[in-house]
Amino acid sequence: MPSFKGQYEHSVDNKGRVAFPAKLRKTVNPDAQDRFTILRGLEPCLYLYPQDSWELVEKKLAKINNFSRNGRTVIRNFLRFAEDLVLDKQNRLSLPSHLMDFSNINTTAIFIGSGERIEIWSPDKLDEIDNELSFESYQELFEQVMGGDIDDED
Amino acid sequence: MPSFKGQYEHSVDNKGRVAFPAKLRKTVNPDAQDRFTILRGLEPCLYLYPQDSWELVEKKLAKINNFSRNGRTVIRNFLRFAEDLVLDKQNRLSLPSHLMDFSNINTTAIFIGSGERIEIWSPDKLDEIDNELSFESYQELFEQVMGGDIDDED
DNA sequence: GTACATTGTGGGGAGAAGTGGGGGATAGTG
DNA sequence: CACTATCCCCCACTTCTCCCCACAATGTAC
Repeated sequence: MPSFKGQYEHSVDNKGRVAFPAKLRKTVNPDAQDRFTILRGLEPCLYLYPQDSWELVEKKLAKINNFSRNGRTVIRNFLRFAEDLVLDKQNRLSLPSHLMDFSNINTTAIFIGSGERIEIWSPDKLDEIDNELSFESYQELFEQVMGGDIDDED
Repeated sequence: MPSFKGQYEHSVDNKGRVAFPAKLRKTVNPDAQDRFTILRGLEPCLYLYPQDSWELVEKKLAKINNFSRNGRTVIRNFLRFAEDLVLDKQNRLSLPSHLMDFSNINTTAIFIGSGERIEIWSPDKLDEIDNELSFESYQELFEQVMGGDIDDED
């Protein structure tokens, strides 16, 4: 399973195209090469999954009973704002306009490698959440999450 | 098994015809290509199944005990408003008028890929249920699906 | 420092997708 | 049998997506 890291800023042209960072491309599993699924994130950003990681998500979804009320709602709202993407011959993604609106991305997109997925942010939204988090509270958060015993669940 | 995703808005012409979204078409199993079953949904929307997915639904129905009163009621009301549809040569569906009435679809239809089936909504009904779902509960639903460890049970 | 390869950015154009209307065949009704 | 409504095919037009080409910027090797 690939693990993405690092932050890369790229410009978005007036057709909504943005270059996929070369360094991230090296991390993508060659099987899934240039096939991705993009969707709304929980913060005002986008989540980008290479095909192989996305398939794990779909496996989970497939287990949900889509005739139960809760199941229907989960599946509908999860998949609604998801789309498959393919890199063009110049290694670019073309971002669906509804996702650019959602994430407030106009001319610049920031890619953040985040483990099995990649987050894509607009510079201003990224600033916003950065400012909400002081260094002190980050330290606390970090200890909360990373502290404690190393357990072996996976 | 195909897994539909994404949301696509199309206009319905005065003959009740609506284009089947090209991106969804790519997900349809070629075996079932252009043969569908459409029926009333559990919310005020329509469910559209490509032929191969529909067969799975029928298998489920076949397991229902139709000598029990509840069983008969479910089967009767599930199937009575179902119809087979075929795409025309322009890749359009023509929606039965009784289903347009039921779902309140007039001039615009919104397709939502929802796993093994596709939901078709009128814009106003979709707004209604969107307003029922707060961002917080969406977040919960999201974590329900994405959170936790990716396990490999199947 | 210079040459070359890779990466990033922009635009023009062919083809696909979406939309609307006309008309012939078919079926249902009186 | 005639009339009407419906269905479905074909044609036409507009819009948009994506492929290709070109070039600028950056990085690397010698």
